[in-house]
Amino acid sequence: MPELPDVETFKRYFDATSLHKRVEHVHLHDELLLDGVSRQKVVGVLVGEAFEGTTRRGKYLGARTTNDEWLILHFGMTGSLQYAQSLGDEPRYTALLLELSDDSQLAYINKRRFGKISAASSFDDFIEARELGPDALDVDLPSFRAMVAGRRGSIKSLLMNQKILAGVGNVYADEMLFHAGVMPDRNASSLSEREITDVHAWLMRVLKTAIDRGADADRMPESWLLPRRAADAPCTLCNGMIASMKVSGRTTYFCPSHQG
DNA sequence: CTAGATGTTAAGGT
DNA sequence: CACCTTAACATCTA
Repeated sequence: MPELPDVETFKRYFDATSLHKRVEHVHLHDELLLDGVSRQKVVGVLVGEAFEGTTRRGKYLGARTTNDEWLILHFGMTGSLQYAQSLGDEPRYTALLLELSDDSQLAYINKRRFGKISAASSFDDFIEARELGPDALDVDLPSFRAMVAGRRGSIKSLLMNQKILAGVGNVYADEMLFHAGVMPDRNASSLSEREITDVHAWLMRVLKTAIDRGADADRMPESWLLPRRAADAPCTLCNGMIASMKVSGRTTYFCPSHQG
């Protein structure tokens, strides 16, 4: 479920485990995940170089090397990072394994193969080419108001549209609308000023709280929808029951009693 | 065994 | 033309 909070958590994990270490060997197991680059390019960018810093935009993570190139990862639906202090044991479903200079290793694993591995000399250009909107955490209320104005689709599909704002996916979109009390299938342009303000406030609050809790569903607040996304569960905010429906093709959980 | 799943995107529709 | 929605993608799990 890697959305913005998950990728931010991966970024911090990457920083804590792998920064300033040289890449000694690269094992690229799954070429299907390569996004517009050859195996040779990825290997060439990494081998012999160290990681100097990381950045993130929406669900994309970038790691800059000493030769000013970027390793760029997208986690799809099932990607993650797994670090080990010693070499040898490769996690199942490893698509990319980096052997680091202190004999540790970082694995990018992806069970369902929907992620992306890429390399580029500019992270911003790479993002630009994909027409991503601003990172969701950088969207202030006036810009959010402008995004909502004149949209024909649902508020949920707007929140999930990476070209409008980057980072929100199915699960967190539901969470924000659950707290803001707005039905996910409401037409974005039908929201009142008050509702726009509430959705924006919860956009920020949900993302920040999720990051604080390491994007771990089990550590989310009691009142959240996320740990118990299921139809017929009791609503934690009112005396209603959680229901589900499809909104822009995705399974959506909501409370018909307090989301209007 | 089949249906459905977190994400992205090409193709089709308004 | 701008914007939306749907279906397909590869694979695993309930």
